[in-house]
Amino acid sequence: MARTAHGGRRITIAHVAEAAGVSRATVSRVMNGLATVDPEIGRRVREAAEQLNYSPSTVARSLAMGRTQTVAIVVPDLGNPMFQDTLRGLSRAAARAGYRVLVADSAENPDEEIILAREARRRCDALVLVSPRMDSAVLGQLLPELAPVVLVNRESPVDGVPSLAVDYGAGIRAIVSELQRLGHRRLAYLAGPDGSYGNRARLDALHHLLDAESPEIVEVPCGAMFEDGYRAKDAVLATGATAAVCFNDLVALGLLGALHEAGIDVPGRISVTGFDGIQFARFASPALTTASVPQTQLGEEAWARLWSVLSDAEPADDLTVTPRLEIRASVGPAHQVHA
Amino acid sequence: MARTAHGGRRITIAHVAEAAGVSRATVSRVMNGLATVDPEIGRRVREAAEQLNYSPSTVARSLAMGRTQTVAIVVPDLGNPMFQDTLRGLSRAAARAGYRVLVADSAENPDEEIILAREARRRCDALVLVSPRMDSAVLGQLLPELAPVVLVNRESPVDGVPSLAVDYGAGIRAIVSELQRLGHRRLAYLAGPDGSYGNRARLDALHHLLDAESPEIVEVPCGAMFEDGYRAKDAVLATGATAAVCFNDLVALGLLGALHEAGIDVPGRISVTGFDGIQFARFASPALTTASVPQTQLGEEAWARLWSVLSDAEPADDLTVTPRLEIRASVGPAHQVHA
DNA sequence: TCTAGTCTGGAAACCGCTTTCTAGATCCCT
DNA sequence: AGGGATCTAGAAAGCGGTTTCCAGACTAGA
Repeated sequence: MARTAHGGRRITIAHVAEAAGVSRATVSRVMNGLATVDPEIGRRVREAAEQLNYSPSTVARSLAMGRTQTVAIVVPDLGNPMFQDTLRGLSRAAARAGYRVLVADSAENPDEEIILAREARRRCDALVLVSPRMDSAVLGQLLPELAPVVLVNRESPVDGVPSLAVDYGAGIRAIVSELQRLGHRRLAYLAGPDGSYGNRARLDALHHLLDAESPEIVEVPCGAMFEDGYRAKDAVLATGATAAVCFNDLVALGLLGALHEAGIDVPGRISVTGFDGIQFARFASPALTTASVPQTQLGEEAWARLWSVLSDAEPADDLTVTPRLEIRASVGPAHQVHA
Repeated sequence: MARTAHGGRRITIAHVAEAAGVSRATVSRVMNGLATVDPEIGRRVREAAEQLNYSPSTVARSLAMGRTQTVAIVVPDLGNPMFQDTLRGLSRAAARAGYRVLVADSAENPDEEIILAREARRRCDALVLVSPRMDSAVLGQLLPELAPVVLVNRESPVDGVPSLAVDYGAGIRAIVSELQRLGHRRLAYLAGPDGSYGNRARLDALHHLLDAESPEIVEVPCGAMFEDGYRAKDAVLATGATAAVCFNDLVALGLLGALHEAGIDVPGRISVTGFDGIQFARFASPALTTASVPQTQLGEEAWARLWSVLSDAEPADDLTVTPRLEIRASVGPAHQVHA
């Protein structure tokens, strides 16, 4: 807790009250601009506060008022650009309302995630849970005790929990349709982590391409990181596909790097697409075609949901954002395969 | 604040005390594993707590004990990969000690920064200030009232404030020396933002290259973001330099993108170097040569400094980390300029 | 058996603020 | 001028824990 610079005890409301010759209640009123206090007294109090360099203890305030003006966010990995953007959106939106944000990083560990969520929630007024990795049954159990909570990038197994989803299917369909237009007949899908909700959604979409003209899909196990994409190069080439649809931008950039090193022309020999629309996709060489998810907006929307609960307002509807296809230089007409 | 799921009042220590037929003091002792409490009573208390699904209020606890088990970090921009890494390092290190992290994003605004720092500090036990943008006089005034505080990526104008610095000079010298080795005689320096401490440090190093053989430096005003590097392409080419030394990796990646689009060979026609060693540098095409700053480690070290103050331990020494030169494909022998 | 010493657990003060309740002062209208 | 309505500011009761202090029980030694 804050002490004065000189190691003295913290200046409390009582000191100010004494200095101004009024009661603590009055100081509190003045500090909160509450009720009508005699202007002269108000002046005296403000002066005393200024003089003593008083600033009220947020902790005591929180205890007395029963709210902390703080919300928590739990993410699986602070190192992931996606979550960073969500955090940024949330943080800035919350700041505008005078709220602060507590972060917790579960390091992709589902057990840790449960503990952190509980723990973080207890310190705060509300919680944002981003892409929780825990399984559905556990999540369903946990959510009620965490309320108010909003879920980002995952469906809620129970009712009454606002959630913000991404329409991965739509993103994938947009990508495939563009590749199809360019004449690609055989696509490699670089799959994400096995348990991942997002990966499942993408696979579902790929397996349900209705069009009879739809390209053939070859699944290549991969992962979610740079390194995974980088290492997948040979497996991708071995499929004979003319385009690689990657689980996300990180994987795509990794693949791009490996292809570049191997001197393989993109998109001449093979087209590459990502997913997420991270900042870096635009500046890759060649610039990466991707389905862009407005992650920052997701953070802002998460705040909006929390705020409406915190202020007893009408709860905003659930939102499913549709990724926007960003066509860039990493895709081109299908290369003729010499069978 | 947490309520029970059913909208009832929060379960407090008093409820548990009553249920177990003991005093609140005893419950507190049991919950904290304190002193010697009769095992039978301990069992009863734990059972009651379990039964009622009791969890102590962190806020009340903080008020009573005078510490929040929370530290704050103020960064200029949560969107910047450098700060993200620092945050991540701090967060994970703090978590190991049971501490949580509050984040605040000043949006590069020095005035906002001051307010945020004060505000964040009051809610927490300590503060990390990363790359503060405020000017030195203001910083000097502010620091004492923020203590315990540690400064990352900036020197303290006052004594007694632990700070973690990056030896930008050494990084720049390593880069230049490598370029010199490759025969470059004329380098363009894509400068960072004007007020930036980091930019000043880099410039100082560039202007004090002792070696008589040192290459000539041409300064190109630029900035700190992708876009800045992207836009600087023509200005860089106009200098006739055979290598571009960029303020940071973002700028370098932007420049790389623009050069790639223009069909200009890197490093054949011009070499490009970055600074910072962000994750993406490795996977750019061509992979970016950079002076890598272990930002995550900086976050961890910041925690170590805070912790030693919080636990009254011997304060750790200030640390200056030296960037490690990562030589990658974006640099090569100097291209012969036809004067 | 009596007394000094040790333990256990409860009562109560405390952390620093908010907010209800209330007494007294002020105001207004008849 | 009198009496109710209105307003101001203080006293005190929380908020939910921790911790000091102390009384009573129990142990042990002479």
